Amino acid sequence: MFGLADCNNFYVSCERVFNPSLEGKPVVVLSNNDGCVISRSEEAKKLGIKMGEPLFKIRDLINKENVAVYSSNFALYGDMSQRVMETLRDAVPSIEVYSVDEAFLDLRGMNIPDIKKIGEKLSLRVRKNTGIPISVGISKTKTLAKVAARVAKKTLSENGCTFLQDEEMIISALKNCKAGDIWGIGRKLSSFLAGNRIFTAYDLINAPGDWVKRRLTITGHRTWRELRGESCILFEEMPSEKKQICTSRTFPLEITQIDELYKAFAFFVSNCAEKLRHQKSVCREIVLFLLTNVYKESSPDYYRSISVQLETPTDSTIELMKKVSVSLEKIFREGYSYKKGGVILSEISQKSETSGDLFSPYDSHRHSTLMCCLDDINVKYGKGSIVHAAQGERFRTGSTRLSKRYTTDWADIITVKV
DNA sequence: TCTGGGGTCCTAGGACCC
DNA sequence: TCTGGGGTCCTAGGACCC
Repeated sequence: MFGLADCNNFYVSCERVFNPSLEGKPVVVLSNNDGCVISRSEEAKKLGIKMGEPLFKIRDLINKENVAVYSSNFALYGDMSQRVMETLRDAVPSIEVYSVDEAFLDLRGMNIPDIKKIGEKLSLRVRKNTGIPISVGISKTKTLAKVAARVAKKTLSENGCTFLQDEEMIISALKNCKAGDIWGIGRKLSSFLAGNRIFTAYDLINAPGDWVKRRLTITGHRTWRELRGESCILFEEMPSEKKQICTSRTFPLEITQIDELYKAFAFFVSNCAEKLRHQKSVCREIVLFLLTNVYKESSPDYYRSISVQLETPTDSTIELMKKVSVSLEKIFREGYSYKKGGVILSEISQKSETSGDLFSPYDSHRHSTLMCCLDDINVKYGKGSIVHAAQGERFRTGSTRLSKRYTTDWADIITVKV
């Protein structure tokens, strides 16, 4: 058996932990620059606020219904996520952290009564330790556990857990699961399926396997098998290394000057390189991309990207930054207003498995030592405590309704009023 | 006026090899 | 008229996830 623990309305729930007066009220959390809605409380969902909806389109509704609005506070959510994961890790033999708010639970080899016991207690335990409400789904495969977790979330069962144990329960859950709600079936595939009179997960499992394989490819066939109770998606306890690392941002204001852009790209690359070093890897390729505002019809669109191969794989921010300054000049065109940009590192490999370049003008050992020192300082004193001069002042997005970093900054620790 | 930021995997088609 | 059989690698584009 596999389980899935899924935090309910995660970002909103994090805000509520530190501001319990939000309980029972409509709350939303916004993306960077306060652009779109990315998390909604049940009350906000009931008001008809959609996922990904731009804030400016729902201003009136928010004022009228008194919706609490928060900028995204990723420092807080990341830390709360870790606390949830620790509690889960404590409670079951093994977990796979699937996303910031979800983890699969490996319950293989456990007997049914024990699984039931875990399922019943898990959400209470997470709630008690972290304040975050979760839903738990348990069944024979990861995909079925996903289905079960949806049932748990919808039915709001008192212990927050749904265990799809026998055939009968599974069938009934699949009949109530829309095809588009299946893990791995997105918008395109669900409309394709609907065209073939497949509307629910139950319809899908009754479709012929070879047809599924031909039309939905091998991944869709895997989903089909999983829904039929055959486990074929691996449980991965160790997070695998990233094959690609990206940092990109929409700028709060449009940028026209190259030196302003350079500061942003200096931030992008150093942020990427930090992630790269964190997983003890090096990269052999760096891509820069830059674009104007795609929503604005009055001004011309411009999109360009450039990719640079490195002679020697590296994890040094300094070396990467030199490539950035040259490349940026190549893709920059005067006369456009830029709205978004980013850096992607790829061709990633293990640093320990890479040999250096004997003739490199850089002393890679000294670079490594310097980068290591820099990372340590930023861990100890907080992200962005020390940056490369090229970044200028700290890169900011235009978030205006930010809550405090209650759990990661001593200055923001919560005050209790008596 | 105002529209996020990360990722992964698969396939088709072309270029090339023998 | 009829035109082999087996591969690899790369890229772009499209699908999916949170």
